[in-house]
Amino acid sequence: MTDQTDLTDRVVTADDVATAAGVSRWTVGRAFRKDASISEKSRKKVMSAAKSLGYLPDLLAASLASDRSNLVALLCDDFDNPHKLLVLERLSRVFREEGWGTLLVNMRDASDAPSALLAASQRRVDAAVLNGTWFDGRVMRAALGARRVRKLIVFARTSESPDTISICCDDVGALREIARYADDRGYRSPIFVAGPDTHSAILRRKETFLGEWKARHGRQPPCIHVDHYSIPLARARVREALPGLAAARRPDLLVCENDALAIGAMDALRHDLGLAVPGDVAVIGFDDVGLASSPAYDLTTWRQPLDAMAAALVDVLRADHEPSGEYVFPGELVRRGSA
Amino acid sequence: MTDQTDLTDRVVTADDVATAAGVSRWTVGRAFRKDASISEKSRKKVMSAAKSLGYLPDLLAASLASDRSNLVALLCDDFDNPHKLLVLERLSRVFREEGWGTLLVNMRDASDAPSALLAASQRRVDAAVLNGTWFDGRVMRAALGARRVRKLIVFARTSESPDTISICCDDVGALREIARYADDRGYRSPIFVAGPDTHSAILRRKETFLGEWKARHGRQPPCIHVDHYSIPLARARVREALPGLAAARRPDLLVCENDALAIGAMDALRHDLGLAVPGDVAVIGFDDVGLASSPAYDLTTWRQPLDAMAAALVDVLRADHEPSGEYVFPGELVRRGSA
DNA sequence: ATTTGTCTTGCACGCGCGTGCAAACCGTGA
DNA sequence: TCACGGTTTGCACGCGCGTGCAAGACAAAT
Repeated sequence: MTDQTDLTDRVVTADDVATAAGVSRWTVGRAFRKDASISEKSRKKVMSAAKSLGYLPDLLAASLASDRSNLVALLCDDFDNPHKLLVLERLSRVFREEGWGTLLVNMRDASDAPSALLAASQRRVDAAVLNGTWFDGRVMRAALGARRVRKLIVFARTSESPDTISICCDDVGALREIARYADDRGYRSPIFVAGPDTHSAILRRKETFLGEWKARHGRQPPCIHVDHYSIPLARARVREALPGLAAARRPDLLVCENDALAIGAMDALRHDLGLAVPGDVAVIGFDDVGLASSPAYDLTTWRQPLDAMAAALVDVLRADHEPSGEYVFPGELVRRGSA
Repeated sequence: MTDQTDLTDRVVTADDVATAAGVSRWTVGRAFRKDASISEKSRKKVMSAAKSLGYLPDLLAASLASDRSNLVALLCDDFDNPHKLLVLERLSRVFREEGWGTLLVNMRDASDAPSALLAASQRRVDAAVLNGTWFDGRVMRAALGARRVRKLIVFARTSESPDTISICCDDVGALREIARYADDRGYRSPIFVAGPDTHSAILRRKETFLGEWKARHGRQPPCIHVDHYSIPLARARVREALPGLAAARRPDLLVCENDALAIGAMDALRHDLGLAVPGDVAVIGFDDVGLASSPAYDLTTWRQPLDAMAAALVDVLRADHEPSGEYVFPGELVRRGSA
């Protein structure tokens, strides 16, 4: 700040460190690359010179030169869902631990996804991780056109495109077990509360539950559809939908595609419809967001194996070939008071 | 994918577009810069060639050449707080609208902040926005050493360093009004629930409320301190703290530094201590997170003017000089059922 | 036809660093 | 002493684009 305002406020570069340490610029670079072949002596020289000058390598220039940016784009939508915070925290943390920067791209809606991906590709991200409701692997690939994102990974969602990597929870196993649990606990007239119908592959939770229940009881439960994974929206939809259905037969259980829907449903049941949870209607969610364990909701739900999923993501990102296919991890039922 | 594997999978560069359009590389660049002087005719030629080739400028190279990365680092901690999701969504959205990329840097804790800032500086971010509990402008500046981040902005927090820009809510005005409201509503023995004592400037909410109450009633209300802005932690602390205080005189109101604390406090009151809210004890929060409007909490709180704050942030980031000082915006009391 | 002013285009140079190779170095054994 | 293998260092070149300026194009004015 109070330095002389001569050329001193130029940013320190590898050349400066090189002259200070009495080596070449390239030796400075090697000192900062852990795999490089460099003698212990000169690495020490370089490092002490770098420290005294306050030098750190410029990752922008490094990216340009090496064609590897060490940047991962994280494309997100659905910020109403509290589960998103868990994912953002976890992924940004493990990325940083691995030395990758996180480029957060906010996708407003479905139509925005391709443009979001292009925005990421312009920064030469090494990989793009899609964590959102609205996307379609094929559309994404098409949008890329001549540009390239080395890896395209769908996180916490399945993807129907075979050339896209997907890391997700075993929805099928989870909803089979939820159906079994509901059956065992004696519930007989469930309703499934589903999120937006985006693409076929996303419907696995709904289809699995409906199919499993039908296999057990010969009839398929009804559904309530909510346009976004939003707590207030789910509340409104359940408030509207339930009285109509209740005329025929009131449900004794709402199985919800995720916790955001479940929490909204509970709000509607208790505060709009005057029903007790779980006394009149039980509720099961999916995700195990922080709120699910709060006493106000005490939600029985499915815990996504975020640890395992994040670890798998790191493995996929580290691999230098492009792996493909689906990486599926089991979760576990968290039994609480709501069902 | 099924293309011939000749040199075709090289990424399209401005030179390719230039030869395709029959102009020079620099004209291509100009076509993509909106302020550039270029004839409408050649811009059209360039754009159609670019479109057919799938060309988009490489922002990495542009950053290196222009010394402007159009990247904003967003340094965050405190991911337990649901308010963080609002901020992340809003900032990443407006940044994208302005053409800036968002580099999300997850700060694990206070000691991690300087290193997080350095990580950002290595990518030549044009600005770093600090949105967290744990930081100290002076420490940050010191950590930077010879490196430079052009702008250092503290968002939704005050900063004691005079050379740091701060964009925040008018905490003083807010807590004065909250105190007045509490007084008017007839509450007489409030307790203030405070977050971690990091730096003096952060304590404004607490100090303002305590001071204002003392001015009105001659005595300073007691405090409960919580180490993180976390709902379960706040619940645990209130559960422990309240019975002890209640022996002397049970509070009739908990004024909480933010909604995370308020929600945790309500959980403790209702579910651990068997007290009714607001019947036995009222609760006031701060932030107006989504949950505050849920019927389960129905929390009276202070709405931070996120629109205005985000707009101010954009203005500050757009300015080519380095503005400084504090940009303070009023919020508004949201009256709900909890107090 | 010439000049003048304005708009448009082309270009040398550099941003800071990595790649791949060649040169220099070092120690060892013959 | 010399040759030889392995290790360490230096360097030409390029990554893709922006900056600043000079040259060119063009129209209006003389």
